Amino acid sequence: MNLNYKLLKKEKNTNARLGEFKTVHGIFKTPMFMPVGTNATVKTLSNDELENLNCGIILCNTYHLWLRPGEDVIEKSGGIHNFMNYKSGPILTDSGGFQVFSLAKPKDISEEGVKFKSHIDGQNLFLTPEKSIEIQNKIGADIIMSFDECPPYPVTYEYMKESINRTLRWAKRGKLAHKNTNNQALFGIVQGGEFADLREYSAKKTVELDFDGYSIGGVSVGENQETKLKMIDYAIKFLPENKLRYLMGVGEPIDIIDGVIRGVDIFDCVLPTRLARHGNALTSFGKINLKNQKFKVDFSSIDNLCDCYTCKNYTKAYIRHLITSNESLGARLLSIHNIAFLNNLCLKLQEAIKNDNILEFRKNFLKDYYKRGE
RNA sequence: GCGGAAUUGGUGAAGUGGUUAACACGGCAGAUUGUGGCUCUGUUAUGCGUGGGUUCGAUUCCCACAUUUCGCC
Repeated sequence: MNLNYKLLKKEKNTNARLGEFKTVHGIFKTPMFMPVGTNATVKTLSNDELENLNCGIILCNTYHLWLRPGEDVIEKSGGIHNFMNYKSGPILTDSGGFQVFSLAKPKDISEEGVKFKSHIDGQNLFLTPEKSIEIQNKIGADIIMSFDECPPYPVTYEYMKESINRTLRWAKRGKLAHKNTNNQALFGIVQGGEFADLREYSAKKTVELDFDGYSIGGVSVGENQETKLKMIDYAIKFLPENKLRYLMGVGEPIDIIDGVIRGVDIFDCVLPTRLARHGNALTSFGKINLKNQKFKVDFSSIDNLCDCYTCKNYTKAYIRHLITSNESLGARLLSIHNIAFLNNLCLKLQEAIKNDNILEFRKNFLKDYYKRGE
């Protein structure tokens, strides 16, 4: 067995951990945030821009690439890195499991797999654990994910139990189907909603199947903050220390901090890029909406504590103008800043772990972040 | 100079003799967490050119004026 993850240090007062993950396309340090590049592009950004942001790893989506351009096209091009000409770091593909949550109806989920209607042309599609892994093998990302069901919230205990058992069977099938075991790590996914015993059961059984890393799914699907943190706690204590832990779909700064404190290593989220396209910026002093009139003649940078390309070169007033004029450069500059913001947050968390002062960091961060009363 | 038509919010415009003047854009604000969707939600004219009149009541009918516009001399 080939261990990709190396635990470098544990923080003294919490479960936070510093580590690194090795792939054939490079090593990234954790905790780390992954920007989402659904369609083999982090929306609006060029590879140069991604490289300058020092993204440890980015995420692409199996479902979308399966539909367009098709996994065979990507395989023929020499794999996702070649296809994108993205050489600066590792890539992870999501399995398409989340689309069960967002596109399919409960009645379309069977033991065999999930029936989808293509969002592009409405045609009927069928995705199975084997098919998902086969597509991911062809796409060729460094980390690939088991095909799971991410049930909506809330759902009954009975349904969740049925769902996690099915997800476990799918995980087993997917693992058997996985061919590129030498250069593609395969991760298992823990579900179980807000039910402590189901999270424990799902975690233990998934770990028994022995994956290269583990992720916690089914979080940030509409539950409150307290429940969200419990979901993490319930699952994470049953995950082995020598494997990477990935909290799926989480990207609010506070959630990243609280996840890291609980022992999470990596996160992914559309938040920074979606917020950017909608004209919002994450700053040290809270989230701001650049469309607000108060920025019309504000010639300062988005965040005076940020040294990203956008903050070094552009003013709020100009970016506001771009956003209100629907110019794509606005979304691009804000995407650069928002990703830089989360990446910097992760670097600061890494420092805090080294210095054993992560709780103090959290306190100071929140004091500034909520100062503006957003 | 004569005759006709028009005049509704920032814009384009619906509309009715009777409580809250449609809709769209724009403006203002909010949402956004394993991305279908630069998307979604809320809000935005105490007033319908001005002054009179008719009427229980007029943005809606009548008159005058102003402005715009079309045609004719």
